[in-house]
Amino acid sequence: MASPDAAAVPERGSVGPSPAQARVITAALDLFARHGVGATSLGMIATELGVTKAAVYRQYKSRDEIVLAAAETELARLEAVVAAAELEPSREQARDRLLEGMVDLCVGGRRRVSTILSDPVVDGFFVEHDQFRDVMRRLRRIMVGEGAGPEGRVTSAMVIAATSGAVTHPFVQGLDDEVLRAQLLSLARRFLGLPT
Amino acid sequence: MASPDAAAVPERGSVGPSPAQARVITAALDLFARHGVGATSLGMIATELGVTKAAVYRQYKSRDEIVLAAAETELARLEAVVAAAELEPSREQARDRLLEGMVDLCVGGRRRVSTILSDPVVDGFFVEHDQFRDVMRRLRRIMVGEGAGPEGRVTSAMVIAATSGAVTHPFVQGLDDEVLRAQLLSLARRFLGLPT
DNA sequence: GTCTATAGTGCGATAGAC
DNA sequence: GTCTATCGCACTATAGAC
Repeated sequence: MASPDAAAVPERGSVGPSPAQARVITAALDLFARHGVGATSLGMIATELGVTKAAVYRQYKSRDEIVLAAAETELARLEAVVAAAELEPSREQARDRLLEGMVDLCVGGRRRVSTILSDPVVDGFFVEHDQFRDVMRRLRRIMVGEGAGPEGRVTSAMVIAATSGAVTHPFVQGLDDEVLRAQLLSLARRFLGLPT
Repeated sequence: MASPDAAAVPERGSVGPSPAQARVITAALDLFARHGVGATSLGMIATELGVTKAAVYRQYKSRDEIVLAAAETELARLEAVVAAAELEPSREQARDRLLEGMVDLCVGGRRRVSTILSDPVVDGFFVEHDQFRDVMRRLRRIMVGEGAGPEGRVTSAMVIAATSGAVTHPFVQGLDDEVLRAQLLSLARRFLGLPT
């Protein structure tokens, strides 16, 4: 265990990206959202950061590692939302908190979330990714409960897809962020049969 | 105008892909769904078809044209669904028909629809694409009516995203197609406030 | 409509100096 | 941690024979 004082200095080490890695991830996620995952090269990331490719390779051994780390960063954001929801005293409050967090994530990230979530390569990473499965299981538990069958599975999949996918649709282009947020939240609640 | 008999031979010409082009599009859409749009090269399409790259270039002048033509093919499928719905006598029946067609498209296409729909490059094509805008406008009109404000815009965007995005989610992996189809339809109807 | 061959470019990745 | 320089390869696209 670390000494009490060590908690002040953000303790990472084996887990979590270094500041330099975080800058790579941020640039990567931005480019993914603009060009798609598969169309974003390591050189583009380097240019975005104002450095050369070799400097990027100092942070990650391969392009695939960058894609994985970027996806895991987005997953960590979702995990934080789920974890916060789990701290709520009641199921109802947990569900409310979860929906708010998800909507904020998607509206704030605009294209970021949906691009990551719908990329086939990222999906390949996630299919056997323990943390991803865990977060998704916990998310579904809050959203539709423990013993939900096919209906619960499809319902939760639709809410996730609807929230992340709707924010990129032309229909909502030009809509104020606050309006979009409120509508997404209200409609997601209605979808789950909750009082509005 | 063509002679009456010419109607037997499928008349295309200025519009719609030739049979050879259609094979390219089919291969492209399949590869897009497996690897993503940006990660699919012209060489991969050629290999999938069992020909060389030069043969593919005979059908389309550039890779971008293939992406565009593939996206337009998917759009045409949606347009057919919208057009069929518009022929229904009542608004209620039109909406039912639309939802059924959309669900069938997404379940049948699995990853195809969501990958195309969420790719940033494709989205760039579609933003100023007249037919795309027209189809979307007609779709929304059927789904939420003519004078729907922000709520209608967000609602329709969410239904589209939910339907196309949910079918690729791990939650529904292993679910029977018929069960998935029925659940998607029933839940989309509930989302729109329709009787189930 | 298919092929081979080729041009030119950009890619992922590494070596080694500073 | 950044650079320059480089390797080998795959990519888009074209030319020209069959």
